[in-house]
Amino acid sequence: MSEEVEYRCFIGGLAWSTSDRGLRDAFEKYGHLLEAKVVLDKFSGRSRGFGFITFDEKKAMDEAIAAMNGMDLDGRTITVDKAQPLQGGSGRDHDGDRSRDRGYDRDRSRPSGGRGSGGGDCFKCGKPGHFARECPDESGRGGGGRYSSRDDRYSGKDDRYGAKDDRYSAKDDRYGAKEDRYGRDGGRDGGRDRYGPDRNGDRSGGRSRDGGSRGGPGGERHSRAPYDRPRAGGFH
DNA sequence: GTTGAGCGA
Repeated sequence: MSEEVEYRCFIGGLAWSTSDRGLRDAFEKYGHLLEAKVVLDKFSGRSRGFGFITFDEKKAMDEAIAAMNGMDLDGRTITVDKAQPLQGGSGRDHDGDRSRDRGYDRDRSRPSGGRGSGGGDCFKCGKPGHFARECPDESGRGGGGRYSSRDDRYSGKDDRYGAKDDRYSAKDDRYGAKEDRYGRDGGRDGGRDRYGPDRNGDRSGGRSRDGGSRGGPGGERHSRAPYDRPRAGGFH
């Protein structure tokens, strides 16, 4: 009942170029911000178009919401409202049945393993930042199984990333064909460049990783890349 | 361009 023990606001509709600093600079005027952050995509690193701010005062949060909701920031209309409790795994579980007012005054119990384990202490050494399997403390390695398990984990992880990266390489290549401004990225490209386009054997064959899905009307799925840069009104 | 972040026993 009563109120939440935290005052966090969700900021949606942000421009791609808006950063955590932009949020803080725009909201700290309403009160002291304990935290101001813009959520970034894990696969591309760019902002996802929304962020969060945390106040140390309820009134500050209320004023910020009342003053900034529907306002324009960095050229985009932003949505400001109370943030969700962020629980239930990563909050990826979306349910249309739930409304925004749920949870604000609703009593709920904290899952013993939810965010409550934010300390991240492992059962082996009790230190945060890693799990028991990755515990650096040798006092509990239990017969060297730690090394084999770690090596196995490493190879599996690496292999998985390789497959994922390969998928992105094809995707990235598609953008490269349309716009080269993102196709020249070194880093990962340099590592798989020899395995990427070269894998096709011949790039003039016309047959690409799409499997020839195109060739008929309506074959185009996307007519616009997600890497659109917001502009302050035009660049001459 | 709309609810995050760290995956588990």
